[in-house]
Formats: sequence, C-alpha cells, structure tokens
Amino acid sequence: MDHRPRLADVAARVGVSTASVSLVLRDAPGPSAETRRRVLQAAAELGYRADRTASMLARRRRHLLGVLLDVRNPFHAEMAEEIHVAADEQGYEVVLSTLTRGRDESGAIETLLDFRCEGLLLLGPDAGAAELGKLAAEVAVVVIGRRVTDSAVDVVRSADNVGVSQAIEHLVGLGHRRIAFVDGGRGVIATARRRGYREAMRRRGLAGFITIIAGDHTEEGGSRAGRLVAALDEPPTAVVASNDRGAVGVLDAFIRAGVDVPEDISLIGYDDSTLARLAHIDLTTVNQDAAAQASHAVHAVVQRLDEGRAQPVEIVLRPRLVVRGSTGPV
Amino acid sequence: MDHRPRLADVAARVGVSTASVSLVLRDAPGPSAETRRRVLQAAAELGYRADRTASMLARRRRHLLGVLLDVRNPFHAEMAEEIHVAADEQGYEVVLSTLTRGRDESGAIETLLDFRCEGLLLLGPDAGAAELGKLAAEVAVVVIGRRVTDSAVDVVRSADNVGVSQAIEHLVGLGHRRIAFVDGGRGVIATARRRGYREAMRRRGLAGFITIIAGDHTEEGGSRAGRLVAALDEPPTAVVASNDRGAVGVLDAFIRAGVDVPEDISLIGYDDSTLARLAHIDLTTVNQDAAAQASHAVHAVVQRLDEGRAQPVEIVLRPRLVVRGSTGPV
DNA sequence: GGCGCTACTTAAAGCGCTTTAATATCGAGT
DNA sequence: ACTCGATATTAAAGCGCTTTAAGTAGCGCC
Repeated sequence: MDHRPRLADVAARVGVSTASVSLVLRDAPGPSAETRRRVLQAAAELGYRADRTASMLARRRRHLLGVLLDVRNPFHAEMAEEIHVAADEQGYEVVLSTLTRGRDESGAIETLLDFRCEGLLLLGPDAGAAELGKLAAEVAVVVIGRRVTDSAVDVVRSADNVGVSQAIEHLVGLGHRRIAFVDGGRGVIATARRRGYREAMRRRGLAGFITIIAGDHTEEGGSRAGRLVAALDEPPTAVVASNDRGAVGVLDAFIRAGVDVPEDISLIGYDDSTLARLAHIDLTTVNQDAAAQASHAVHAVVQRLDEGRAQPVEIVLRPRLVVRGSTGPV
Repeated sequence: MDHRPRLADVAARVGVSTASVSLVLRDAPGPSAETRRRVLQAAAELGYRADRTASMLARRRRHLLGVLLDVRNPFHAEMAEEIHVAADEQGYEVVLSTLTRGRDESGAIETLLDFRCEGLLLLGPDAGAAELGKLAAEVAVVVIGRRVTDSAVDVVRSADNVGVSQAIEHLVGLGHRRIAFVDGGRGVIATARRRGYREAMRRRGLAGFITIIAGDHTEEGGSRAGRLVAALDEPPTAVVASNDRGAVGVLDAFIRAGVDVPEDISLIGYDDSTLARLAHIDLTTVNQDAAAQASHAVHAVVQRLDEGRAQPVEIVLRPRLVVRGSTGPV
C-alpha cells in the first residue's frame, strides 16, 4: 500500500464491489449483516477513510457550510466553534474563511463559493442588503449578529436593545438612577444598544438622567470615556458600556482615578466575553448565548437545504444578564 | 441556466472543447491567443467559477494545506491569517480546523485528512513525537511554536529563551538588578522562557536575584503573582512575565495595590499580543513575528511538496523586543 | 418446473474538472 | 510533392466516490 487506501482497496480485500462498500460505510440499506461485518472489518484493518473531496463531488449534495469570520474577533471565534458542533449534529461539514489583509469580505466569500458550500453563515458581514440578496440567489445565506432589512437572507441575532434594558432594570433595582451609557459608535449593533438604553431610561422615568458618553467598542474608547466620567462634578452612580471591551477600558480608567467599582460606581458590559469572566475583572454583563445563535443559524440553513424552506426568517434571541461583582447597591 | 455554469457551458458557448477551456483558465500553454480571448470573455459573461472540489479531485495534486488551531487563541488567530496570505502566494488553498468540545486534536486532524490536505500546519499541538511521526508518514507536517525532539516533522518556532534574555538585557541596561520572573507553568514554551530568564540572569552575574513566582499564562495567574510581588518586603524593581496575559494580570494587581508602572516597577510581557498594544496597557513585550513564522512554515511545507525535500528541518526565529511604556530606569 | 417474491449485490453512469496522447493544420525545408 | 516540426485542438481516460437500474439468488408455492 503505497498510498492511502481507496474504496476499491477495501472492496478488493473483501471480495465485493465498491458499491457495496460505499453502501456499508454510509450505513445505507441494502448490504446484509454479514457483508457489513466483513466490510467494516476490512476498512478498519486498512485504516480506510473516505475522501471527502470525491464524496462531495459524487453526491449531488455537498453537505458543506461555509463560515465567514474575522478570526481575530474573539466573539467570532466562539461562534465558529459553536457552529462547528451544531453543524456536526446535522451532518454538515464546515469550512472557515477568514478576512485577511489582501482578502476582503467578498474575496473570502468567493473562496467559500469555490468550495461549493451549500450554505453560508456570515458573521457580522459589512455587505449591504443588495449584495447579500444577490448572494442569497445562489446559496442559502444566514447573517449572524446583524440586522438586515428587507432582504432574502435569513438573520439570526440577539435583541441588543433588550439586553441593555435588562442591564438598566438591574441597576434600577439596586437603587441607581443616575446611570450613564458609554456608547459604541455608529455601527448597527451599537445603535441598537444605545436605543435600548434610551428606551429603558424613559420607561423608568429617568429620561432626565440620560447621559451618553462617546466611545467605540474598544478598550481605548472606554478608557477615554471612563476618565471623562471620573472627572465629572456629579458623576453617575452606574455606567453601562456598549460592550465588554469598552467596559474594561472604563474599569481601567476608574481604577487609575481611584474610583472603586462597585462601591463608588457600578459597571455593566455587554457580550459576556472571556474578558468579563476573569476573576480580577468580574464584570456584570449581558450574555448573547453564542451556542444558541449558532444552533439557530445552522438549523435555519438546514431548513432551507433539506426541508425546502424558501421564505426568509429572522430569529431574534433574548439576551440574558449575567450578574457578577461589578454591580452593587448605590 | 438553472445552475452554476460548468466548464462544459463555457466550452459550448465558445465552440471549443472543455480541454481548451480548462487550459486557458489555468493559464497553461497550448491555446492560441485568439482562443484565450474568446474563452476568457465567455467565462466572464457566464460568471463561471471553477469548482474546487472537482479540480482537486482531477488534479492528482490537491494544493490544499490544513491548519490545526484553537480558534479562541488570539495568537493562533493571527497565525491563521498570516498562513493564509503566505499560502496564497504559493498557490495553495487553506482549510482551518479548530478544536471544539466534542472535537479534540486528533478529531480535528482527521477532518483535515479527510479533505486530503497535502500538508498540515499544526499550531502548538499537544500530540507527542510518536504520534506526530506517524502523521508525518502520511502527509507533510509542520509543527509551529513548539519544540519537537527527535521526529520526522518540520518545526518552526521562535527562540523563547532568547526573547526573555533580550527582555532582561533591556532591563539591566536601564539599571535594574532585582528582576523577578512570573512563570507560565509546565508547558514546553513556559519552560523555555523560564530557562531564558535563568540563563540571562546568570550571564549578567545576577544569579543571586533570581526570583521565580508561580503563574500560568492567564490573567488570573498573573494577578495572583502581582499581588504577591506587591506585598514583598523588598519588591523587585522589574518584573518579566512569561506572556502578555500574565503581564496584564500583574499590571492589574499593581494598579490596585498602588504600585506605579514603570515608576515603581518596570514590567515586560511576551507575545506582543493586541492586548499589549492597547494605549492604556502599553506594555513592553517580545514580538514573535507571526508573519515570519507563518511564511517559514508554508515554505517548509511547499519545499516538501514541490521540491521533494525529505529531511526534517527546524527553523528557529529570533524574537524581537518591543519597547513601550511599561519599562523605565530604576 | 415455473412463477413471483424478497433480499442482496453489482455494473455502469456519472459528479466537474485535469491531463495525456492523438489528431489536425499549416508552413518551411529539401 | 513529401517529409518534418511546430502549433493548436480535442477525444478520452481518469480522480475516488455515489447512486440507480439491472441482475442474481434463494425460497415458498401452485
């Protein structure tokens, strides 16, 4: 055996046709118990492993999902992992395609298309609704984490405004009224969170205390915002940041300014990233449930592929507040 | 056209054989300029894109590299990106396979094998030399970031001990003598860095000041170590951590303890991760040059595949100290 | 024995592309 | 006119697998 065993090698060893071997290995009906046993044994002895490339080609179906991500984004990484396990359960294989310099979003998507993925899961893509629509004409497309208006693609995301509302409710429950918000910039996601803050404050009759401080979803932006807050004449008793990274920046600025969290000011982030869970950060934050989002996304694509759904769906998950040590009573 | 155009569609439209079209599209010698022009035009009109799956199968060569990584590890993420661009230059495609729960290292490697990758790039694998050797018998294997003794696989890594030495030299140059080391645990990498610390201190006649504080390459471990250091009767004037995450933990503990960096104590990390570059952390650290490692790894595998190299190589890169704001004179 | 069944098994036709050997074309050379 | 060489094109044989239609047995039954 000078190379990897092929189907024909297994067949020859058992003395049956390649067709039988193929059927046995895929657990398809037909072969007798005896044949199954012998084939399985021979395959094991030879260490046979099917060639995915060939199987994919022969099957009309590819059973391949493509994931577009920015591998440097920790949340994407977590999603990629969850998508992998969800796809596995559904009998789909996954290929990852990441943005790199020299390989922008559309380049990365083309690679996925070249592998003839049947479905595409796009993590927070930048493409507009029109482009996405065009893509959706060719393959099943699920956009994850971002709202897409008026398009043929499926969308799975979590209700960002609700998450922020929960944060506010938690703080109000602890007696806070003077609650400031560290903004996340002009993205779709940041906008939804800002809106959630405004809504929740108004709902609680705290419209007069609405304070939005510029920020940008990075530690640095948070840090700047934190310094600003700490220097205020009448600082808030609580701060909600548009994401965890921003919150960590705020925290850093607070520590340097001698502001104690949560004794002086309570702090809440958003994402429940690994950062937030670190013992010395221990941040109250909002969890987006990556596993659930991944699972819904995979199911959505499988419905299109295997069950013939044609209408686009939008699945909006309810985020969940995770209370840790960065919040306390006034 | 009810489906993606195939080679035959292009051929039919131009009125030539599929063979000619294939040759033109791959820029192979043969077809005349005129044929080329017409084929290219037809392909463009139809929006033809080759099916990688079919090409790979038909070519005896797959031109596919598999990368094993833990997508949640930021350094791996960076490497994945760099490998992508390096592979692209060499005309190879890349598939990523990540560890997930329910999919351990060997499972992830098998997926790669199922795609019939010609070469495997393994980022800091746990497998032992024996297992790796067995793998290497089937495909070209490059282990990245870790030393592998006595095996047939290629290795690309950076000289961790040298990196730490550079850090020490920098500190000594600033007048420090009392330099402590926050350890990274019992991994191969951590061991090399610890050794580098010891060697460098001895070389500078500072053996008497060698102080190793337990840690584990996480923020929490660093934080614990930092508290310990801050509480010392006679604290060091500088601390070198086994990696950036540890250093960030140390920094956090220092800030809380009122220890100023770098006025009171200088601090150095290792990895030059994005963390280190953050304005409010601004950590002096050691850069491992992910791009260079990726490029060497890809070249190594290409040499085996395209140039028939059979002897294993070990490429050890020289890391580079990046001086930022966390270090200063005593 | 012939017929109809059921239960297996397999020949053979792809999947969409690459590649090689063979064929066709056309001047140039003698 | 006839061979030779280039040059351009293509028929056809795969790549390693899946799938379907056709085939072979085996068995009970009239």
